[in-house]
Amino acid sequence: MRIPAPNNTPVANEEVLFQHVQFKTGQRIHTIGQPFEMLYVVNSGFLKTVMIDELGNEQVLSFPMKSDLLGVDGIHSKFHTSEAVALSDCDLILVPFKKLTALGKTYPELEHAMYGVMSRELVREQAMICMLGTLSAEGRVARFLVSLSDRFSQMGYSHRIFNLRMTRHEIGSYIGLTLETVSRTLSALHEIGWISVDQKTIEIKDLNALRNLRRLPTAKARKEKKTAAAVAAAMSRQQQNAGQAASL
Amino acid sequence: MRIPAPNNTPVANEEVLFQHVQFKTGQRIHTIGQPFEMLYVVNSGFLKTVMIDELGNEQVLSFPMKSDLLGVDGIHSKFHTSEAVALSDCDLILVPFKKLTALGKTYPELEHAMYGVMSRELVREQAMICMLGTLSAEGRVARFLVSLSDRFSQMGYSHRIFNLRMTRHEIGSYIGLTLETVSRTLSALHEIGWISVDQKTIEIKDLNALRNLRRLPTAKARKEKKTAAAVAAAMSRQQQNAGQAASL
DNA sequence: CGATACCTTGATTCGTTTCAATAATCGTGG
DNA sequence: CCACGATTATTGAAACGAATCAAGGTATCG
Repeated sequence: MRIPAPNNTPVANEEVLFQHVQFKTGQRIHTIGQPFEMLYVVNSGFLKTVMIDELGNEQVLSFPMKSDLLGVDGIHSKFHTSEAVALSDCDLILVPFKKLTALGKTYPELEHAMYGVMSRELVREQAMICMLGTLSAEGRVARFLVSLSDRFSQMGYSHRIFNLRMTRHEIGSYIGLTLETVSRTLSALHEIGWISVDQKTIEIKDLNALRNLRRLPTAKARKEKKTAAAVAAAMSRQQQNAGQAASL
Repeated sequence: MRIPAPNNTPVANEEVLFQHVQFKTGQRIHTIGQPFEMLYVVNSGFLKTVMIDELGNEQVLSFPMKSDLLGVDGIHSKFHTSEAVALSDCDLILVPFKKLTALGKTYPELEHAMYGVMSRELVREQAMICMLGTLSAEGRVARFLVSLSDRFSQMGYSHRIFNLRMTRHEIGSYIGLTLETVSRTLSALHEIGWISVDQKTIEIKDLNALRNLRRLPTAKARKEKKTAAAVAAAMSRQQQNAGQAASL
């Protein structure tokens, strides 16, 4: 859940108004069942949010990073229904919800921004539901990579090369696959030359191909063609008349 | 997205403040790309909301009914990203967003209620993501039925017997399955006696079993045991130490 | 440096989709 | 009112994709 970078809003001096807190890798920002009091804006670092189902299985819901908003799930019931964990050392801005709503009265733009942020998160989750409901394993992994690329790019980092801060298991949980399938799919995308994978380092080589990906040729079909390059060429031909993919 | 029934809020006379509109079965309330101006509260009737992906496939996102809120997806980008279709004749309350935010300033409770509603919808969608990421076909269908049962019950209707207003295809789209799998799963649940299915009429016979369902015995295993009753008994034994299932 | 967590890859199994054929239901107009 | 076509639902058989089981390899952290 991204919020606008501090700009010309009436509360641009939020660094003064709101306290910061640091969390170390592995620390929990809030836990399931904990009373809701604060929202948190990520100032730096990487996190995950997870739900725990009846059997104790973790399900990853999001990977918040700089300028994303945390803790909104607690507004409704006054208790958090998910937990947030730091995947790296983090610096978070504390936003007491009471204070926020109070400020909203004097600064209508702030209130409006909150509606916007929550609405956007709703739309993002809808896209997620759509993906989980319709896409194959390859499509999910591809969209996940594209989404990361877009977000890193928005943060001013390279959209071509980046490090995954999460494990294959966490990725799989996020996009509804097993860690083995994630690993295999990354290898397949590597094999056809759309990305390059070295452990947690990802290099995107053909972002458009990833954006438009619906289904990959089978491993058997790939072996029949001799070179990865030939397959890649065939794929891009096949995809020329595919519409612009919706962003994750 | 349910909103509180009109009670002692300062805007309890919403019937006066806000206009009603009727929609006939099949009519669209709003379409994708349409400029956002209004929210809609369902006063009566049943609807579906859908996204259309790049290839023109419909994906069902929700089945709003009485007291649910429609159109929130448009707040963020000022355009609707989904469309809402009436599955039966409907009566909707029009809520111009401008008017709502204006009223929010004089009635802080209203503004707070909006945050609550949006937060709840966020949590609901998270549960949906969790379901799509982890549950088998049987689990999904079971949760879908439980969810409908709960909602009908909240609306004062029977939680035991109700009519599905949507097709198997729409159900499948909603929970990420093909219509054939939905049909087969309903038949299987019927066979073991947890529900009774006759076309669109569903009778829930064992709500708790449905709530706790994770996986059904295979059709082969079911045939080995002679009677459906024996299987049902085995299943409930197997489920006695399952925790309370989270509601959809 | 050793222990542990994480990743890759292969073989096999299992569940869901796909394809296909039949049946039931609904709405509509003769 | 019934016949008609169209939509919706059921069921079976086969194909496919992802999960599971299993083993070996590689990074990471104390």
